[in-house]
Amino acid sequence: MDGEWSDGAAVSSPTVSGGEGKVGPVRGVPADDCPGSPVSPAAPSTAAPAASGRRRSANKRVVNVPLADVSGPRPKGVGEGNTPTDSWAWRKYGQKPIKGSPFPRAYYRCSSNKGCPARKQVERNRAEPDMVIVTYSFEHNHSNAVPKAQQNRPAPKPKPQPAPPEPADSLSSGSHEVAATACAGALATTEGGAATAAVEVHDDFRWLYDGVSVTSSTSPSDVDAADEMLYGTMFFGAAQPAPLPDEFGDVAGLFDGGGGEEDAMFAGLGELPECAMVFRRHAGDGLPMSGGVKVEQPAESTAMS
DNA sequence: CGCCTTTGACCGGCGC
DNA sequence: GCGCCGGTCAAAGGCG
Repeated sequence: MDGEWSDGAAVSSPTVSGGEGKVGPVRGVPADDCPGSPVSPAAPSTAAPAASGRRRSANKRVVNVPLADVSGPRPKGVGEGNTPTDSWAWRKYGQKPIKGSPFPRAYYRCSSNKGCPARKQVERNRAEPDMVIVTYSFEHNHSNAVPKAQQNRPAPKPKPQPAPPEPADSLSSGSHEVAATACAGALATTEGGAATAAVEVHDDFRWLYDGVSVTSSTSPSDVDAADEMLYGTMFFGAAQPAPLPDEFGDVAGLFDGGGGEEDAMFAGLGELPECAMVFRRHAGDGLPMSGGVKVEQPAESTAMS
């Protein structure tokens, strides 16, 4: 895995038996928790998180997001656990340096619900330092209702923040946050999965920044503008305010009618519906992903569907 | 008081 | 069969 992060190669082997099974008595995600998860519309693989094996989750959704998008003002010690803009609460449970990448990979679990199998991995795009790769595994087995985490901890109120040395950070923070917030809000209203992608990422990368100095090759302001535009388009334009249930799958259906290949691709995306829209837009419009988010299907769906 | 973050170690899967 | 790498757990510390 060296220079493959920029594209489909981002995912290891989706075809692998996915699983997560864990090893000990209480280890890992209780596959039983989301067997019939209401959130898993189709995608049996999604519903079956891992039943065996701890490596290579069966269903992964890789999202490539501009660092600017994720660069958010993160309260110091507060991790993704409390993402003000996100309807889900994430708890970091590990971080590891990846072989081919100079950037470490962080592992997060959904702390909103005790048995929620939802997980996500965040790492910086080795090929494009300005991009971060967020890999989502499994869906939440609960609605996006404000998790206890948020109930108990109303919001991390991003304190003044130590302000990292990254200029891009501060720059993108403001506008992006707004966008993200709006995004999250809109999404949260309908379904939270999607918001997670864009928003979460936003927070996740604090550590990424810390680890490496961002060489904002992309003009923050540029991205920012683009970002807002994107969000505006996807959330207020393309996004359907339809009273979606909690099922992301339904959301995925929104992508239908787009394009054959992409269609299937997004169909496979349980989460990140909104974002997916953007992706699709980009692809369809032939717009460069600069400033946009990119979803990469683990071949699982791409090649398989 | 409770939750989250961080670091190290262990386990298991996958590839050769 | 062995080695490598990824992924997850567990413990301690810190903060809200």
